[in-house]
Amino acid sequence: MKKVLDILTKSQLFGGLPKEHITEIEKIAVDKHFNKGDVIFYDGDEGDGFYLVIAGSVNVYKLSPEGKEQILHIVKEGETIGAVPVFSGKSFPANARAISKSHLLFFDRKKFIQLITNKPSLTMNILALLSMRLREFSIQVENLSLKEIPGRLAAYLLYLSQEQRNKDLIKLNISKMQLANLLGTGPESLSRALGNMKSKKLVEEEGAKIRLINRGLLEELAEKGKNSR
Amino acid sequence: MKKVLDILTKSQLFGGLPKEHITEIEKIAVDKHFNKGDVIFYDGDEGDGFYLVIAGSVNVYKLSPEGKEQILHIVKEGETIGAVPVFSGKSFPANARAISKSHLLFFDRKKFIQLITNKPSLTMNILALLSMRLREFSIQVENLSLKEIPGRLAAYLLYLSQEQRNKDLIKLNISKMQLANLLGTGPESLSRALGNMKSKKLVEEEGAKIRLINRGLLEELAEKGKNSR
DNA sequence: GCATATCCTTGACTTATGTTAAGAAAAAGA
DNA sequence: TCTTTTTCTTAACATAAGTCAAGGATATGC
Repeated sequence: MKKVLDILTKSQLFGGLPKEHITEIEKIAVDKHFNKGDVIFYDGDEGDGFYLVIAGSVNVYKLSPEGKEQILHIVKEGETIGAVPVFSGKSFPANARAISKSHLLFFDRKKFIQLITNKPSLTMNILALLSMRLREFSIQVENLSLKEIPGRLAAYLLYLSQEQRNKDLIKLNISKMQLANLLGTGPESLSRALGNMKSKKLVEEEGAKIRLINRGLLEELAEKGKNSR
Repeated sequence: MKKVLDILTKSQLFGGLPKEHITEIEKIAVDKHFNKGDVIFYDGDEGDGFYLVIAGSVNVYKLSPEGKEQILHIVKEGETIGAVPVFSGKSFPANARAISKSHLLFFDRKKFIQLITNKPSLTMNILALLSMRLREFSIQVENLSLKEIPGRLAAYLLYLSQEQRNKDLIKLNISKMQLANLLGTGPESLSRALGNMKSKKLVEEEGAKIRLINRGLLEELAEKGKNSR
């Protein structure tokens, strides 16, 4: 099990800061533990601070009145959730739920803002963090609006492969139902899209893992938008 | 015609700063003028600075290989575009194009970063600005994924009304084709959705304006997600 | 280790939206 | 003002994906 300080040091938020700053930062943090399925906050709740994931993982998601779920972000070790209300001073813009037993650090808004006022490199880290999220959002909107489900799935598989040292045999880090909710669809459509890829020999399923057999065609599928036949 | 300083003072980015800071800031800015239809930057271009709109308006959008356009953001007077690469240090995550004759100020990345290092309130403004954009993105993803086109249209009309002092007779600030591209569809589907609203007596068209006749039902339509019949 | 619940897949069917096409309306240019 | 181009609307048709249902696989709890 990794040490908390180790994770903070490697996080995008605190990376590159002097050790003494990080220990100082850690002092204002409060430990929070969640079990699989626990809600961390709800869309619309007042946000008086943000969280950094030390262990486990968390889904940030929107919910329709009919109960359909759209995942905005799957947050892993070293990443943060709930930063938006810290700086824009309103409520959380989405729900967050632990998808495994998770250990988070909670940072109080006021204390954190006091901290950053005289730490320019921390400020630059936050700006970079928020900007990266904006970049990811613009990709998600592009995927949802301009790609069909097979294209979104292909893009996700290639992304996963890249994340896992460009291996061809990749491990799905989330359940298929969750993947469906991330891609903006339901389990049936995902199942069909994946089945189609298998029958076209683009991928193979090996137990809980997926093998990419034809990267070229996958990339083509991931790139192309709606209506090209 | 409003003065540049006036717009800077009222902008989210520079609002609340002391006058002398704003004049100092204006010195590093460079005037840029664009005609209707001019591209300001392309998705993937290196970003060495950002823009603030002084007059006119600008679309930030993604393009599919087949040419379909998804608008991410319609940027008006006092708002900024292209801030992401300033802080995350990569390329622009989308395209930007002037949709009317526009006057922008360009801020060089390096000069701007030097400026913020010793201006905490400017930094807080930027953090608030980026957070607001994240909030807007999460709404856009929700709309695209969890709502059908009539629901997205209803939500947009209500948003427009709110922006125009809650009047019932609202002015579409963009062409219908652009509105279609903002809502993630094409002109035909938009036309049908609007026609449907008219036949159900939710709205009326009066020349270039739209009158909201039944806010209650519009709100219901805007709230409800897919598949509730 | 068995029972139970959840997840996943497959098939038949429905539907919202995309597509194509053509004419009407509006805007832009001469 | 007249012409030309672009935008918008309407209709008929095609299709990707949602919905419903049921069986099989997998995981979870006792």
